Amino acid sequence: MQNRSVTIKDIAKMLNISVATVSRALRDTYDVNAETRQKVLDMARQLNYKPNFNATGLAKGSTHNIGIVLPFITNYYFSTVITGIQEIAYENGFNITLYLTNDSEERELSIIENLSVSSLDGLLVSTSSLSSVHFQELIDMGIPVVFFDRVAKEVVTSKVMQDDFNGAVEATEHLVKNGYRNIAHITGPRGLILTEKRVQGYLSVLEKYQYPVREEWIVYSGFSQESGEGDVNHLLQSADMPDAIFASNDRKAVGAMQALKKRGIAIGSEIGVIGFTNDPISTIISPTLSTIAEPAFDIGKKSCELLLKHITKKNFIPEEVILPCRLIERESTRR
Amino acid sequence: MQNRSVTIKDIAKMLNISVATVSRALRDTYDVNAETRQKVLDMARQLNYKPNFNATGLAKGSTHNIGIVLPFITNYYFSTVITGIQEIAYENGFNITLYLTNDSEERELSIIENLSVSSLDGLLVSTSSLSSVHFQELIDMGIPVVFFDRVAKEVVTSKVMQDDFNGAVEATEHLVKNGYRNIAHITGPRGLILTEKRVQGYLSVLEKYQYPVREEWIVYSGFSQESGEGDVNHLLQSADMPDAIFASNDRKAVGAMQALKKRGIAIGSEIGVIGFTNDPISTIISPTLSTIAEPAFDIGKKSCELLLKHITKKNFIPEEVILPCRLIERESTRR
DNA sequence: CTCCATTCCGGTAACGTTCTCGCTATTAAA
DNA sequence: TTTAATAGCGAGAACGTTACCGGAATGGAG
Repeated sequence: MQNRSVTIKDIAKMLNISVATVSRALRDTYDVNAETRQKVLDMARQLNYKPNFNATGLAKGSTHNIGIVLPFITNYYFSTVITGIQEIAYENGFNITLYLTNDSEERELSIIENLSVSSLDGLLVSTSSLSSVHFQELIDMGIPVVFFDRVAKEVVTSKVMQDDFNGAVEATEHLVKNGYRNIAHITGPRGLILTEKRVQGYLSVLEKYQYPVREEWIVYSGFSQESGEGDVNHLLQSADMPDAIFASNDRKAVGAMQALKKRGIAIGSEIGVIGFTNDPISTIISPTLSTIAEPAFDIGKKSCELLLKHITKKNFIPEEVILPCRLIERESTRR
Repeated sequence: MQNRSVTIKDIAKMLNISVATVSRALRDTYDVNAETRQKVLDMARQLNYKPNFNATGLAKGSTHNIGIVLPFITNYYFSTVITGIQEIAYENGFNITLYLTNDSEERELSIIENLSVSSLDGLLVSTSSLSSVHFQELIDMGIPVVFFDRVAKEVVTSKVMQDDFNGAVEATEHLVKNGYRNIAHITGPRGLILTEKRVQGYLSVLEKYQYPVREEWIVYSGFSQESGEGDVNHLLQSADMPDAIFASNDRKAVGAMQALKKRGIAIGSEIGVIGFTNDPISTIISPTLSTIAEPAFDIGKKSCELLLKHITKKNFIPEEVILPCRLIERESTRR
């Protein structure tokens, strides 16, 4: 093993001073002469010294590491959130380690079970499970957790999400204003706050305009394109067809559009479609897809900022941040 | 600080045995009685013991951590590769920490400079810079590096990539067989192996069929949708227009298609378009996009497997793995 | 000239784990 | 029965860093 890297001992030996002084010099300037501090820094650079995070972690009880737990990264929303997280983490000298649950409750549990809590300063999570005791346990053990997007209701900690309720209101109201009257909503699984809020927003608009509300026009399923297709096929079997579809997700909306196209139904003129996310595909598909833009990047940044506050200030009071969405009108809702 | 977590000392104290025995019992079964081993495991579970990776890392000189360095994750290819990496890492009890370079050479350098090499067992990288001395330094320091996709020519280590040459051959030949004769190629930046190989594959087919080769029909630029649009606008200014476009990337192909649509040029019948990647958008855009499917997930898995071999076997002989691509015919190349 | 406060530095014990070595039983061989 | 081998365990150092505390040197006030 020739790859023994240089340590503060080496620096100390070189300068004939103690490791304690070197350690102080490298961090804060407390109790150390400006001149010796400079000598230490110079020598550190010269020897190409890199701090050993394991040792620091052991001694200080804190690492430069935060974990991200989320369902997957192969979609626009999550990959953009991560990019935002990474931006803030990088600026503050934190590393991020990634845990993918594949949207499986089991796997999420197993990940949390086997987490080396001692090598993590905090956790950013978008959960895939309805229960949240495993996260509560983490918090009780003293490691801060911040939720984003798919948040856990019961846990008291900081949470960051888009304004799902008002986003849904805007989407539905946009359909109303464009002359659609029989509006269906295809959405994610029950139990998710995100799902509930969007349904509430949708219903509130129907109520406001005294438009028809039908049980069978609210379809709960997954977030994938396939489920969007399935949902529409299901909807079109009902006796009275809706003339507009609000999908809780652009991928679902795309699936819906594909299903409509297959049946020769004209999107826009016959049935309006609006999505949620502002995934780039919404500008690529034809007709282009109206949608509610989510501030994914900012959600990532904000989540990370909050987590860092939890980490640095021991008794930081949890904040729930709701970032606004924005309606983007395109062709799919034009009559 | 009430969050002192349980250590092997606690287990040892509970069972009235030494920490050394506990340590051995928790790992291999070497030098420890089956019965005591069981008692230790039971007690560990009962106390909810989680190993401290920092301590392990310090003592063993190895962490359970591998780093991934890549340009970004907000596209289908890279996010899928990461998912593959993560799969293998998870199976083997490794964590992955993510470093995004934003496709900036500067940032990549800064990341490598500040890397805490001691907290990393190995590195998986898709580089954004033409030079590669910084990676060579890492390898010299004894930390294994495996390249994927955007590999560094000069560094001797394991590399995993798709078969860019033959993929390009298949794409070009597919255009030839569908009756296109004047075939242009819009591709990524010069200097990338991946770019070079695809150009070579493209040229080899033109040569084979003795089809026209024009300097101005090979356009080097970026990988984005915008650059695809720009490339086509540039191409259409040339005196003799091509009747087919081979794009080195689906996003570029989409940009190209958008540009063609804007000019009212019929895709397929007038100008054929084929991409590379098999991004899901290729089935969503209309007409659907023919493309060369890359084995992104398998590239991730294979890269990680190789890295783990480098990590465990000190003198593992580097392997260069080339995974096959696959032609997918869709509407954009149908006359 | 004495005394005290301040500045700066060093020694040393932690942090949680693994590793090396040596010791004690126990078993097998003679 | 004696001896050698082996299985199982413990003591203590080490990994690189930080935290705590004590002490030497310096300067200024009296």
